[in-house]
Amino acid sequence: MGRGERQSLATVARALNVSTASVSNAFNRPDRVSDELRSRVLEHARSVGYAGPDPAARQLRRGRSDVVGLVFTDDLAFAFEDQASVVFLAGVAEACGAGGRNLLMLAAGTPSAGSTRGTSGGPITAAAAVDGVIVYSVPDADPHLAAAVERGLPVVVVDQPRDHPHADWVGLDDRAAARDLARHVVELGHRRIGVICTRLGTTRYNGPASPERRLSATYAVQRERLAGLVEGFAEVGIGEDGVEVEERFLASRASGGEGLDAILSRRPDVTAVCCLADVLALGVLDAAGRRGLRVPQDLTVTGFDDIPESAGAGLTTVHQPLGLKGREAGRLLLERLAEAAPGRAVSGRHPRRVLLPAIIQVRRSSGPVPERSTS
Amino acid sequence: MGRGERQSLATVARALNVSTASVSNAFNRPDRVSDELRSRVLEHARSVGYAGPDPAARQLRRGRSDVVGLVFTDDLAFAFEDQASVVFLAGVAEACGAGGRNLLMLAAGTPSAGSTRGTSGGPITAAAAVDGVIVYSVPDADPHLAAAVERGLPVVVVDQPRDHPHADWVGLDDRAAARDLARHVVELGHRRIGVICTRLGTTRYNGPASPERRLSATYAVQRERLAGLVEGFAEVGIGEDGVEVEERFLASRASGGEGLDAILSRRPDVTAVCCLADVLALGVLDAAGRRGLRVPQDLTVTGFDDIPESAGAGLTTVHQPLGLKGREAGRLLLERLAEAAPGRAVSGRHPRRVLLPAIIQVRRSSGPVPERSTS
DNA sequence: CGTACGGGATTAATCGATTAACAGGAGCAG
DNA sequence: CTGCTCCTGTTAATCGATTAATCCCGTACG
Repeated sequence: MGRGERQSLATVARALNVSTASVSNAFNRPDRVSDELRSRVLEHARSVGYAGPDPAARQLRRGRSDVVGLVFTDDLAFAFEDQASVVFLAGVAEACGAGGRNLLMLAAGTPSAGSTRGTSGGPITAAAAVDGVIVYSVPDADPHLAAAVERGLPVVVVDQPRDHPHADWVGLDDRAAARDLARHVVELGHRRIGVICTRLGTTRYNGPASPERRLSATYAVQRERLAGLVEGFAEVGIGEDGVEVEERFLASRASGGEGLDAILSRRPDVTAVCCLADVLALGVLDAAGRRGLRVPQDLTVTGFDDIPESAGAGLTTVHQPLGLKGREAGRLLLERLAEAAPGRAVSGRHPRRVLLPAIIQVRRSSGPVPERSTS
Repeated sequence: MGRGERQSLATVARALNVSTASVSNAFNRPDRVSDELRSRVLEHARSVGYAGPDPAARQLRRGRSDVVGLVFTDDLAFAFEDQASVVFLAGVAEACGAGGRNLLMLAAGTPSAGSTRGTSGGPITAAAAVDGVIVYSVPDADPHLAAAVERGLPVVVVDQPRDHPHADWVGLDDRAAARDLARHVVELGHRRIGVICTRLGTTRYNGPASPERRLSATYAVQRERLAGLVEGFAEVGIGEDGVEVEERFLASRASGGEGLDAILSRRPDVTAVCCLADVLALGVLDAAGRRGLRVPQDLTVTGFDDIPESAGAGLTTVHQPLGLKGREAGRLLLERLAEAAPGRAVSGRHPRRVLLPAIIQVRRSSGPVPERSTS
């Protein structure tokens, strides 16, 4: 095999004394060239070590890359800490794969870092060679989302922010779901309730979340879920400040445990802890075990998301179709890509919104308030 | 904001009566243009809706994309079924992110499908705009691996195949680790042992794996692990056909359960089941519970990989540093990219091999052979 | 006063393909 | 024999940037 210098379509064409067009066709549209020429091209290409059209050049010329970008808020390592993202991701992957698109992971990096990205400067979506973007659960005024829209790319937002005027959206009615959950908890008789949520703002903060902070949260999903809980609690007369809310920057089991500690230290009498993400709840379960608290006899624990692990743990939670969420996001984007292809103006279309069902899933981690604790 | 037609460097340059070079510099090397010109360019760009240099064009011209490809054998949905891949992936993501590279997920699709990819024809690595590729656990003569090497891309192979002449490698001594595990099991007194492994060939097959089939397996890791087990068993006189091996195409909990059923139906007297992947073992644990078998009193169960879930499940297994594996793979590739950059001939270098430690981790799923069962 | 220097901008060559439009010739119907 | 269509293949315009090599010109220095 005599390779050597870089090969290109042109090199091959010259060597065979044919036009580059023919070589290109030999690779891309077998029906456009004679079998004889085609195999001559292919054979020669192989012999000189030419592996086919350069992807970058093809991309430039064609005006598309067949790649879909998937934007995460955090470093990817964090994204995979929570099974919710993983299952979602699998769904996206499935949809994209079926549509012949590859997936480019775009990690925005942990926001607290100040700049948007460790290395380069601008938003991660500005310089990525993608045909469209799925934005997963980012804060309200996310620069990466903005950049993608600014570039005129088709964009699908998942979960949050909830109302971007130029992007499709898929998510759930977090508020209603949270309200249902709250009702379930109060129906069990609980009145002294703790709540653990994930970050409400982009700066690294762990600690109690005041009512004001809850309202001004930059993360729509947590904001809504909190609001829903508060509404539900209010129905039985629990005031907004009666609810002890602890905020954790990272969504992880460890955070859950820390959250429980924090809440119990401030309000040792709580009989139920509602976590606004299953990972947190699982961490609470661990921590409760270590403290010798029995669930649900001594403490009721609830989650949100219903990740695969939760079933085994017997966690009462809000079920949402995570895989489907990914698939829907993929589908939405692929449809946009399809309608953009013909060249017609993309502008006119209204953003679409897919509302996924979320139903409360009662398992053994929630139970009636302990007798002696009833106020 | 008057956008309209597609904008380009040239458009902007013309509008401002400056050269394209200056516009390019305004975006890429602020120090190369006066502040005044730079802000003029940026402002005008914004006003006409030009979002910066086209990624494809930049890629073509620069000759690199700053994207690393990650090749999986299966559909991504399957890849995420096994936490082992997820943790590995997180490691890769971490390394790449730190190096300023994005990650392109390349799913080869389930091999059984016949063709290499559902939609398009060729290997997935042939047309991807990447600077290098990490190939995760693919069969011996994988076309996607071959294509990447053929293109002259830097390639890092993870796990399998074990000895590609033109690719770096990171993995473990699966055989030795498996041998250790076998010793542990026989030391507990077990002599009638079942084994559940994942696919040995690329065609969809579920069922017993004969000794010949084990040897001719296309998947090096399973082959090695099986060989290691057999060696370990042989030390106490258990013959190769004395070991009941059940093969499952998919690595999932469900497969584990089915595997247990199959083994017990053929050899109801086994006292231990060794699974060649933790997911399988977790499935066996589930299934054993449903059958009313106590672990380890009635049945010893072992795994391989030590995924996060296994600790909680008390699974005896072989621990391997999954996250580190990903990070090492990333590091190796980034190093190759760095040394390729200066333009010097990449050819000369020998492939590097990183051997990761794998140590047996004994937990409560393995115990002495039941009294009454001792042969 | 002549000139070497250097910041700031430009010129122009290239990166590697895709594809619409077109040309030449074979085969066939009228 | 003319006119068409079908098949192959070619011409040539483009896609949108990057960057080495230059050029211009005001300045500081000998």
